[in-house]
Amino acid sequence: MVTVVLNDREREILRLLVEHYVQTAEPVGSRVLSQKYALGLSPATIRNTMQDLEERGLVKQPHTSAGRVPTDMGYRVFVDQLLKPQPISGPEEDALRELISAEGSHAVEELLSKTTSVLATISHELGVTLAPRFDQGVFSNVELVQVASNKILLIITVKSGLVRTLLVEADISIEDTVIDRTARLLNERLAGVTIGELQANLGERVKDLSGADARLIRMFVDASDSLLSVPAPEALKLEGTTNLVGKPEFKDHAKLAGIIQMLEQREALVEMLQNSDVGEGIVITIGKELKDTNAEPCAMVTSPYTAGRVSGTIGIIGPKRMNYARLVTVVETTARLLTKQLKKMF
Amino acid sequence: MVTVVLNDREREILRLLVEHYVQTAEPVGSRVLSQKYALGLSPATIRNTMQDLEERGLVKQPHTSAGRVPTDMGYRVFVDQLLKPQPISGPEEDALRELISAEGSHAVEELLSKTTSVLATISHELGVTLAPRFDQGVFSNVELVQVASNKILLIITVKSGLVRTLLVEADISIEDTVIDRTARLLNERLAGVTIGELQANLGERVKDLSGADARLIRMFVDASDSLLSVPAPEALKLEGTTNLVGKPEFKDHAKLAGIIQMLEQREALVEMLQNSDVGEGIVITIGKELKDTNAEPCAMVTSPYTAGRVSGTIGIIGPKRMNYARLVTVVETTARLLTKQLKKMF
DNA sequence: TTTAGCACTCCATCACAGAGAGTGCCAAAC
DNA sequence: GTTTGGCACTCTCTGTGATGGAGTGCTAAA
Repeated sequence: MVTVVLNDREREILRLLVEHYVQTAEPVGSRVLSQKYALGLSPATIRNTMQDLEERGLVKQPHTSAGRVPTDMGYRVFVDQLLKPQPISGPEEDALRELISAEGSHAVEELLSKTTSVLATISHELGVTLAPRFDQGVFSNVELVQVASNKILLIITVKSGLVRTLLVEADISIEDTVIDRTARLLNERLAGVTIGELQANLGERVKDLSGADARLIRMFVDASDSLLSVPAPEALKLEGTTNLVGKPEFKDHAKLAGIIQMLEQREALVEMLQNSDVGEGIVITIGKELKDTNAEPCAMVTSPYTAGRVSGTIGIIGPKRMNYARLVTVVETTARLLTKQLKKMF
Repeated sequence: MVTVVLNDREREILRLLVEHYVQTAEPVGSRVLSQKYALGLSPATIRNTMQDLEERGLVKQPHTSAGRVPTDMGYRVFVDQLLKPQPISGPEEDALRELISAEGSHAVEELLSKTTSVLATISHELGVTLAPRFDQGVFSNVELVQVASNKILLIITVKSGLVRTLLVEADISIEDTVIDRTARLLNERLAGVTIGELQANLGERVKDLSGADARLIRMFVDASDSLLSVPAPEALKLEGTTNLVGKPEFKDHAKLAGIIQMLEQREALVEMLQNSDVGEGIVITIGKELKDTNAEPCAMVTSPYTAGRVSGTIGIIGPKRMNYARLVTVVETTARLLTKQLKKMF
């Protein structure tokens, strides 16, 4: 976090400038600020302050003789120091609650899908959700089900109730009783361990399980890699891309192409979301902070949510020029409602 | 299929015009055709023929005094009557085979993902695959596994080895023995039925199963809807969107935005792919034929592939101005190799 | 039936001018 | 010392011709 100290006037002007620019998408001149907002200051005075702000790198001119536009750092200071979260209206929150807690979401998966699209709809930005990170959870149990002569379905459950499955192929078929016994032995051995620990040294933990089928154990260990780590394509949900294409910042062909590329590289997006996770509370990440060239014209507002002991991330992505005051509340409220709903489900 | 009868000269000119336009993306004039390709005809003669072609609606001028560009119908006639599939080179086919049959694709899911990206890479267009249509398969068996006190995992397998799972929540917990008995009874009752038939009248078929748990049956019937119909988001894979953004036809902001919308509406895409399925062989669908405003500037080359008794669709989507001769072979070969690999896996 | 010739149309590019918006700075006012 | 009015300056944006070039359609001759 950058520490920029501003006097009252500078703060006020920066605040109004950002807010006005967010609305209009046009560089903001001294005249507008002086007239539209009753500052009691002449344009000339405002111009002086604007020069100061520019010297500190908080605003810039697209070209000489244009108004000012916030820089990344300007947005940063705005959200860190000047942002007044805009309370969500009562009816709006009710609608949100209703959508999220609506009947029919009988699976986490589905609830997340719904939440993503709700987020996109009310934010008018791109809604994103990342499924809970499995590795924070505590192992509950594993089931091995033979679904065909040479196919075994692995089912791993964690304490909070999350389930993950993987279909593996065996070269040979194995007797049911052997499968059952092996599963039982695995469950005994792994009880109470966190998934993160399992990822680290699963092979070590199960190598001397007497009475278990070695091939099955081997299979389980091999599969656990893809089963325990977060698999990007499924874990990440996106909704509302179309909300972005209309925004003036994406009139530019190259920027729009960048967005498309960004959306295609899902691993990078997952990483972006995970990077934003600092434990709790809303996080705003702006432009270059996203560490992705394609995402440079964007900003992201995220919040963690929890499902029992594990947690995931939801948020929105839009142009830097977004209504932070409103979106912070929207994302926060959504995360809160989602957590509540998940708690109810388990 | 439109029946357009052309004389030799008209065919030749249309063919060259399409081929040249596909390469250059610029309207084709009579001069170029006369000089570049040894037709032994003067530009004036070619102009006359071009006028004829225009009257028949096969080519058009973007504006007076520009060269000609194929119309949708022009492309249609080209692919129906004039297309000479370009054989894929030996090394290229080898590379393709190697990629598809490479070690590590131990699940259908994964193999399809890989195939999609391979298609995108070698075609330089958007690669798409649609998972096998579950409803053509024959029911093999169902397993009910209690993974937590109030959660039951449904596992349905079809004869060709495809597996689908769904987690459902029970309000109350049910005894293991009851679950096992119910599963056994369901399996007896449903043996040999196709999934399509199940979708139609599952409730009817299982309503009088004596000895089974009514709540479980109820749950099974409720879940089957989402379990048996093809769930769009998972069944459809897309890869290579970035291949499209560079193409000259998508320089236009509106067109590019249309593409993004098209990609977002996955159900529409699934439908487009399914519509193209006429049983067997390569299908080329052009522009308006895709029945989607956003997809209007595009064309699609698809082929079915089979996995045991069920079949799915793979293909590529790109601008209408694409190299059909090459892509037809690419898609066909890929489908063939994929089918072969799937056969090997079962 | 083919082709050469020619008038015509339309696009693309460029230069240029004028209006408008907004700045920076200076000197005067508070 | 701070604020403000005035003013010159800069840069963008828009519209207007002018020009060159590509390609056509048509006609008349080969």
